[in-house]
Amino acid sequence: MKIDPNATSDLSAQIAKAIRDAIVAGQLIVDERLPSEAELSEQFNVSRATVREALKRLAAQSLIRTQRGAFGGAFVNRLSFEEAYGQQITTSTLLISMNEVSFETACEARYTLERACAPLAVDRRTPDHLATMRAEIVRQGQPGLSDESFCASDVAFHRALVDAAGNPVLSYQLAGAVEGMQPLMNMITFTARSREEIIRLHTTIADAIETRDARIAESSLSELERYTNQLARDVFAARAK
Amino acid sequence: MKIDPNATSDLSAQIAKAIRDAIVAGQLIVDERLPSEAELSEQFNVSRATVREALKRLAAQSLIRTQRGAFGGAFVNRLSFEEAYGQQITTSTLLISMNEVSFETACEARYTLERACAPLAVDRRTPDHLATMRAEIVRQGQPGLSDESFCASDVAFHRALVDAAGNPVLSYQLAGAVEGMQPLMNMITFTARSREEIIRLHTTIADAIETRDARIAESSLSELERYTNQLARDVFAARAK
DNA sequence: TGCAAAACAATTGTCAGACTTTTAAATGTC
DNA sequence: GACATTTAAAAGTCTGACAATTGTTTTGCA
Repeated sequence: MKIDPNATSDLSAQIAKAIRDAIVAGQLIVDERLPSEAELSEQFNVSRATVREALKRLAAQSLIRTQRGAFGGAFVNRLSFEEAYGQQITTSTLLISMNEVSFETACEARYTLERACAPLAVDRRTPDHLATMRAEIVRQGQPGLSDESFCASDVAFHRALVDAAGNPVLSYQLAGAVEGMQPLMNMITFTARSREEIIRLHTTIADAIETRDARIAESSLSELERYTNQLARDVFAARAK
Repeated sequence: MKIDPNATSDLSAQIAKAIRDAIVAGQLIVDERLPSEAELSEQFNVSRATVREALKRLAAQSLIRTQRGAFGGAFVNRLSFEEAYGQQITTSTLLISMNEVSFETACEARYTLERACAPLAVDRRTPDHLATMRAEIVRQGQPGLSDESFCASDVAFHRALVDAAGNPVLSYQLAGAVEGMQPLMNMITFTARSREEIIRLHTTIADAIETRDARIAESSLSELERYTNQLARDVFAARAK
């Protein structure tokens, strides 16, 4: 691992890159301990503060974890699905909120991906997945539920649908698409009438997953996409006045 | 923005979280300048070094950028699709390589998502997308192409297919699924015979996209998935001996 | 006056060294 | 052998300094 002292970028960024590359290339394996900060500062010929900044960069990406005390240090972290979900969601949320992505575009991405899960979910759903979906539907029907809680339950329902596909890589990829939409969804006011319609469609979807009818699951998802878009258009139109 | 001095985690992590939350919540908007490091260290009542570590964490997630000199400082960064792609790919690649994800699982996720793009791609593909796909097919047929270059071209072909769907959010989500597979794909040795078959399927896919036949595009992608899995199984079987 | 060069000021980047806190291992004691 | 104490290694934090960078302002000269 070497750094270029003539490069324009910060030393800490260069050091972080060198270590990151070593991890990605497999030269540093999971749970392997990196040299101590003092040793690294000698190796790279920089101060300890600079090394620390580099390590914080890597920690922010969950590439390493640090432990204090004797025999502590920085260790290559096994990137768990949970951590990866979290990063995906943060990134997706920011990407959508900062780039004037239209509601329709984000919605299309989300439902396109969800429909793709339907055939797998139909095959592999467990009673657990079905129970989660049913429970969220019940919650959505509770009177007095705030719009925000309704959205959160909606997300939970759709995540259960995605998880039912039984493919963790797929679940990871879709976490961003489903959860990243939430801020946009939160802009919608869900009336009693619209909740009723959404619950109806959720029920149709859950039924289709239960009876293993992928065709109906997909078409219901399409209908839900259309309906969600309609609601959003109404909100924006009302707000424009 | 406040931090809890009694919390167990590092101060720099807490400060980073406080600022990150403010950005996600929209309290700090794009291109807004954060207080200088000196000011932040006063606000949070910590040393400048600690503030700097917090800022490096945020920089690692592309949430801020820093500029030196007078009127420089840390600015809230507009997360571009390009940057988000890059992060997605790094995370996906590591997730797959560190978690003993089977070839089949990763492959299934990838092709499931790609098939989902087919109907949109059929509608919206431009001559540009078609040209890219054709060009990559030609490259794949070139004799003397290394396995690695073949894989890279394969990725380029599939990215063109995804981009043809004309939904940047979708492209972003799929970047990880397509590129994250590459290390696994690189483990396969592509014989002349298998290349020929892959090129045949790629051609069928490109034709289907051109003639706007979503059904054939999807079924060809399924066939490609099966074939890729077969190749992987053969490799692993041969290696086991 | 007009303009180029120089000085200035604000800010991040880097360094050196000290001290604090945490933690596991080694050692000692009963 | 079990438990308390000591020790050493490491990350975490702080302080103060200086270097490098970069707009702005001032100065000096034609």
